Amino acid sequence: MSEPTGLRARKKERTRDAIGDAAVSLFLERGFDRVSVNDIAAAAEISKPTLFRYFPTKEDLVLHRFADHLGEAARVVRDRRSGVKPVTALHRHFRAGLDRYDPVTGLNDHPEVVAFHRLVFTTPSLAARLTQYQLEDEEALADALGEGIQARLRAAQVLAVQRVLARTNWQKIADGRTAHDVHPEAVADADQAFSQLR
Amino acid sequence: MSEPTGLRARKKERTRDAIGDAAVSLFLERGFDRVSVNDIAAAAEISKPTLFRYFPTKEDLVLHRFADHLGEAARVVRDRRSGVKPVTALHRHFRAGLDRYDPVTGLNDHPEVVAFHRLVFTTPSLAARLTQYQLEDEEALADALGEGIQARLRAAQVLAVQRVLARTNWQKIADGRTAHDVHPEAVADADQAFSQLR
DNA sequence: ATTACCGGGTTGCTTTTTTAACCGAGTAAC
DNA sequence: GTTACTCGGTTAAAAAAGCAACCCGGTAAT
Repeated sequence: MSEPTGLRARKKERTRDAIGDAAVSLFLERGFDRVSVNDIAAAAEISKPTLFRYFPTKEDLVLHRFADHLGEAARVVRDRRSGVKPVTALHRHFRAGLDRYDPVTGLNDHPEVVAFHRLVFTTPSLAARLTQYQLEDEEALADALGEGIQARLRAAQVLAVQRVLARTNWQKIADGRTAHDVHPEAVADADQAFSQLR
Repeated sequence: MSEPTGLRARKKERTRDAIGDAAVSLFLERGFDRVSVNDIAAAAEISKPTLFRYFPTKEDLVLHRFADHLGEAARVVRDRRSGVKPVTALHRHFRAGLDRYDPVTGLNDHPEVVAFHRLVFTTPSLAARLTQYQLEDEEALADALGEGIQARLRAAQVLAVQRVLARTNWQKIADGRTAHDVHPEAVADADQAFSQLR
């Protein structure tokens, strides 16, 4: 239905995954700026121009995992069933993310994921680029919420909340606790934060 | 020197192998004419025109393993050290093939290899195409041996000998004996056949 | 100060691959 | 006796990938 998977599309997706995986694994292994794009291209067995056809910048090689969620908040708001308030829809969506330990909620203790988050937050250029993404996400959400300064403000507040919640969760896990252990607190924090948004 | 391994060349080789392997494994599984080229292309995850860019006909999908040895006899003759007679060089080469159980000598009892030979010899269009290859090989060998009818005759006789030896070995193995067990007879047969060529 | 290299990106140009459509022979359905 | 498959094989156009060469800013060596 929604997957008219031709040969071309399949191979492109695989190539993209191969590049992204090779990049992340090299970055985790040696650190962001100890790996050149040439190394990544070689590891993924593609040429440098091809790499940049798939990812606009070196930073995006790390952040595509966030970028793939870009516009998600806006979509959640648009696709909510009638009668459901936007904030409620977003709250439920975030909670569902917590329940399945989605990495974007920060509530995930797989070593790779933890290391990945540390990589992002401790590499200045990555953190910088990440905020760019969040701004785009914010704009999309604002559009979904309506027009004018009101929508903008609410969008900014919602995403700020999500950001704080995710970092809080991640911090607890970085301190050595398990995701399962943190889960109840994470849910409580989310409930509190989202109800204060109303 | 002979391996200017760029990305392009590496991927081409892999694609060729993927097609050949997919084809042979499907043929062994279901029989030559119960497998369409579309099936093979799908299994190898390439398109039909691409398949035919790598292999000119369906038969060649099976016979490329022989085709890869095409011109080998001629090369052996050309590359022999001075003072060595052509027939002697070919004899030694064949014997070396026996010693390492090279599939082209027929002296190999790996199930795949045996099944593969049966496939070739019991499928008329494959057997037919195989003789085409052998004719080409014969011409090349004739050129390496010199000019005129004499060279042609000797080339034909040498290749006929090799063909008979290979089929004899294969037959014994098809009857259930092991390659190791057959080896001494194979060597003896080869010695006798090649000395009669002089 | 110059030179030279290395890093992130880009620009043509060529080669390879996909796609969809087609040909011609065979063959089964009706 | 058409019609409509299927199968081996081909064609033309467009997408994608490779390659080499380049730009630019930084940094090390001389």
